[in-house]
This record gives sequence, structure tokens and C-alpha cells, in this order.
Amino acid sequence: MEYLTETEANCRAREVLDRVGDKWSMVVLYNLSTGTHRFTELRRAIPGISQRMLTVTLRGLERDGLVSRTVHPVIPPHVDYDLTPLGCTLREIVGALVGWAHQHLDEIDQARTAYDRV
Amino acid sequence: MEYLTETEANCRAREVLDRVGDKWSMVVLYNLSTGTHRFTELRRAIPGISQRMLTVTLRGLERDGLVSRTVHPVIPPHVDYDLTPLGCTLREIVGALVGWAHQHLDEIDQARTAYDRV
DNA sequence: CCTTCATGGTTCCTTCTAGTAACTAAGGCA
DNA sequence: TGCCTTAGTTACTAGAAGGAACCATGAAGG
Repeated sequence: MEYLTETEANCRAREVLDRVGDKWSMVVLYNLSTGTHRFTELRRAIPGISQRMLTVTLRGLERDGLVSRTVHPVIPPHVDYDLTPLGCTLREIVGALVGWAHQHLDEIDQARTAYDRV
Repeated sequence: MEYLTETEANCRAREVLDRVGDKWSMVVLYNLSTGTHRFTELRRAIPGISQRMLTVTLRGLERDGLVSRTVHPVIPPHVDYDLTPLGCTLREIVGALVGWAHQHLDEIDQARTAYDRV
């Protein structure tokens, strides 16, 4: 792995993590990485997210060019969300993070329990 | 890339992102991925982080077993922070994320500008 | 001898953000 | 008539993030 200079890396890291490092963006991106989803599908798929935060998160991702929003003008409303090509370039990283979580959550839980015992 | 079931993946994703998906954890992990650092080194290396948030973030990462804290009982205080073996397993992913940021920030900025013009 | 500096924090207070609940439009259906 | 649906918005509240000031301890400077 090639390391950037400290200053450069931190500036970059801070900027990107301001965008995708919030509580919900990664989870939304992960869900969209499997294909097109509607608003309510995402809401049901992501336990704990509120309607408002899903809206806010999707708008942010749309603004950053990671997610596209397609409105079908019908009643009741029908809106599709997709990854843009730029969003697709994040797919592997998001997948890796979720995979890491899957592998190591038990260890984290153990560490946490041990820490709290002291 | 192997996908998990939706429910499973989302639960896992949520849990890990509750741990490393906050505003500062990833940046701190990235800085520690280059080796041992002292408290004040980290503070200077990470522009914008407050003393308090650095303390809180490091404690959280220590609690989760990702970072180790070594106190040298001297005056003035000397405390070293390192990645644990568990923390090291995140190194590649964090590096990939920062690398991605480095490559694509310009595109994000363009998308953002375009979105705001409308 | 008194002041100042360095380090790694803590405490208090304010601001900001995330989350909750209620409301909306507009047509379909019983 | 009145309730269902989807994709939001709005107003309010609780909790987290951030800023400024303070602390202990010894060493160094004048």
C-alpha cells in the first residue's frame, strides 16, 4: 500500500469522510450496491434509519454524484435510486468494510466487554 | 465480491459503522496505520480535531480493541498509541478509502457544484 | 524564587445534528 | 365517505460534538 504524505492524506481523508463517513451513507451505498432500490425498500432494508435521515442521506449522496435519483411521475410516487458510475467505484471498498465487520465483530464485542470489566 | 443476505449485511454494517463510521475514527486509524503516534502528534496531524474529541475517539477505539494505549509514567506525560493486531486488519480498507478519496474528490466537487447550480 | 512551558488530559457550557412524530399530496379502492 | 399507498416535509426534542478554560507535574529560563 502506498502512503500519501501526512498532511495531504489527512486533508483528503477528512474531506471524503465528511462525505461518506457519516452514520448512514455507507449503509445506504452498500444497499444500493446490489442494484436499484426504491425509497421505501431502503427504509425497510436499513433497520433503525428514520425517514428523514434516509432523505437527508440520499440527497447528500446525490449531491456528491454517488447516487442517481429517478422520479416516475405517477401516483402514488415512484422514485428509483441507483449508484452512479462514480458510486460504483466505491462498491468494492464498501463491500470490504462490511466484510471486515462480518469477520471481526465478535472480536470487537469481546474487546469491549473486557474493557468495560476493568 | 460476495454479498451477504440483505438483513445480515445491514445488521453487520450498522454495527461496524456505529464503531468506525463516526466523524474521526477513520482519520485516527489512518494516521495510526503509519506507526506509533503520541497524543499531541495526532492532534497536530489531524486538522480540526479538538483535544476532547481526540480523547473521546481514542478511548472508543481502545475500547473496541482497535488501538492500544501505552502510558510511560514520566513528567511531562508520555502516551503512545498504536494499532492492535485487530486494528491492523482494518489498515488496508482505511487506506483504500483514503486512496479512493484522493482519486475522486475532484469528481465529487464537480458533482456538488453542478447540483448546487440547479 | 517566580514565571513560563510542555503533555495529556478533564470539565463546563454552547451549538449543532440526529432522531421522532405528525402532516402533506393525489389518486385508488371498498 | 374515508382510508390506503408512496415519498417526502416540517416542527420539535434529546443527545452528541465542539470550544474555552482549567488541572497536575516537573523542567527550564531569568
